[in-house]
Amino acid sequence: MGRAPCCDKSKVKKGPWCPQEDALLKSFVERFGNGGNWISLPKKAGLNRCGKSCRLRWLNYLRPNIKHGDFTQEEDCMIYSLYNTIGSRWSVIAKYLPGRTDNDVKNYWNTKLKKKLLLRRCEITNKDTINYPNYQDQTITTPVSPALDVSSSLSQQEVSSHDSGSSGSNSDPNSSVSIESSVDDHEDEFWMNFLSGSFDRDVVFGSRSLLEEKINEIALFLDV
DNA sequence: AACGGAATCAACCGCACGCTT
DNA sequence: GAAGCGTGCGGTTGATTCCGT
Repeated sequence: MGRAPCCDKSKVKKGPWCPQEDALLKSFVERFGNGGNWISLPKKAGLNRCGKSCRLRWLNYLRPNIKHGDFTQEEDCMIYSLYNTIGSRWSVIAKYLPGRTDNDVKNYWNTKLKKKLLLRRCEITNKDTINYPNYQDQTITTPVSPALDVSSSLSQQEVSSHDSGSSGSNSDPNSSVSIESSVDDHEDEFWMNFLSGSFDRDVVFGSRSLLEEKINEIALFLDV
């Protein structure tokens, strides 16, 4: 026997929230909080929604100080580093990104960051040497730090699809290619350094080496 | 302009955990 | 200690938007 559902799914509304529902939920939670009980909140607030749905809507969208839109490079770096340290514990990762929700971070990782990183990594690992136009025509050899390796968690399909996307018609993984720069010089330099494990953390995160500090805090917290 | 595939993201689902009784 | 319940979380889905042909 499974546990009883939290509400009668056939009687509550599902799908996207309308502005009226948002307003109802927002004003209720701002006035009374959730009363320590999300399950009973919809009834009290006059909403025909599941309590879990209300909670999610509040946390991910209506809560004050929620940040929407593009992630910064520092946030990218933080997510990636934390993911390497603690894995897909999105709620923990989100705690270190003010204004971001676990859902946001998870979506961002799954849809953009994972691909972005994989693309970069494929560009580097599939070639022994790379000619980067943005590096004054220097030929750069880039070892990839095992600690920063996330490719093992990705499917072969993802690897191959992104590889073909990044390399265009080039089918020889050992060939040396010149990668066309689709990003600005700073970002290119950042990712090169980051993926090679040789980025200057003080430069990226500030003089207090914020990344190290945060990872240590998390490690202590999780007792690893 | 129309279509189809890809990308995005809000929302749902089910499970695990912790608290209360 | 067991059962019931609410909450929090990560994985997944599906509607919508974007973009290339």
